Amino acid sequence: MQLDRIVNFHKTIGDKTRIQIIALLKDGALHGQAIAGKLGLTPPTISYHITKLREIDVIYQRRDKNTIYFHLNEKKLELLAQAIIKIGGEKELDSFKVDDEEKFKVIKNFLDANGNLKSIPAQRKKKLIILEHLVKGLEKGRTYSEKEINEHIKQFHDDYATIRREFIICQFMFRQNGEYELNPKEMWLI
Amino acid sequence: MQLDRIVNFHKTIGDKTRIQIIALLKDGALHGQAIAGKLGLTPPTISYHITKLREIDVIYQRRDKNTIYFHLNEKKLELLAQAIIKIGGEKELDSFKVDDEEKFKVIKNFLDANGNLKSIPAQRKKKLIILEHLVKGLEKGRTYSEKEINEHIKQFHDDYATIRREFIICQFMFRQNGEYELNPKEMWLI
DNA sequence: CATCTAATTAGATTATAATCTAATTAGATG
DNA sequence: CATCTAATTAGATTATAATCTAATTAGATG
Repeated sequence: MQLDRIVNFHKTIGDKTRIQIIALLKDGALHGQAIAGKLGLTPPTISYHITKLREIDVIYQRRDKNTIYFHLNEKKLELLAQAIIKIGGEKELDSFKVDDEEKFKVIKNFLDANGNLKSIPAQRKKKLIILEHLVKGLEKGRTYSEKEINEHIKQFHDDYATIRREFIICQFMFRQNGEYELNPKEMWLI
Repeated sequence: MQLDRIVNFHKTIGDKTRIQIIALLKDGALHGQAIAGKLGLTPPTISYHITKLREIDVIYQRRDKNTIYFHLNEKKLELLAQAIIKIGGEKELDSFKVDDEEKFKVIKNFLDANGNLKSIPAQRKKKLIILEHLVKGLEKGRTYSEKEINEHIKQFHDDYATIRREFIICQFMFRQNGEYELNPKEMWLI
């Protein structure tokens, strides 16, 4: 979905009167004067808001005699509401989605029998799998000193400086005033 | 969730710059000047928008030295985005959710051996089950003349006028310039 | 086709919001 | 503690939006 469509949806829906109209129409169609009455506004004001809601396609109408009934298009509403959740992100992530079997193979190849890291993978995908593995022993939500991180990494590899840096670059951890902490976003569900 | 919270969420998110910030932060945290650079705006403008986004709780921050990194709270974003879908409606609907066994019993009680309706249930819940049953033979999406509807109802009961009116009142059908049509919302999933 | 009903449009008013430049503040560091 | 960096706030400007009253339009009906 294109950006402007999403912006417009939220701009339109970001108004108390219009959300009230949506809530009213969830219980069934109503005509303009009924809405005006329930909300304590004049018919022209309702016309104005209905036009905006129709522009983003969440309202349609049926006429019966002189009265026009406005209906909510719940399907559309739902679709548009969820668009913001899906926007951006995913840039290249998909191509990095990886199943457990593949992870297992990479870990087996790069660790020796004692669990020591033989080398740091050059290929990004493999590197991420290894970093995820190395980070597993750390506790979520607590902060670590740089020294503690170094000690942790040394269990696997001597070059703790490089790996510590990779933790930050690849966003497995973040640093805050010299303290280290696991990224709580668990976004590396590669 | 209370109305104002939802209004405010959409009002805040209904701005091109702010949606762009959200999209940027999906790929990981950034600091203010980086965002300003990418969007071609000045740092004060970014501050202004970040404040708004923080107010609705979709952004949090971590400082490292002089630089403050802004992070997206995707969980919150998702939660808030979906609130509009759940607002209102459901008024009493839940209490009318009914399983097939119950439907079967009601239909058995109110129809005779030939499938004729013995009487129109007074209890709303039972009435809805019966109306749903009566409406089953009609085709979705096509329009019927009043006469056709009457004929259809007469298969079950003589008092077609009352039942036709109930179809409209209970929103199984709607009327448009004297034509009748099934409500496409299939909202009577009682 | 005159008249009624309900909706819409026009035009004005007032409130709200986005952006900038310039000034200030918060925190880190030699 | 002086200085640097990055963020924030103040104040002004300009654009946008919500609402009303009065006028107009669309469609139905005797």
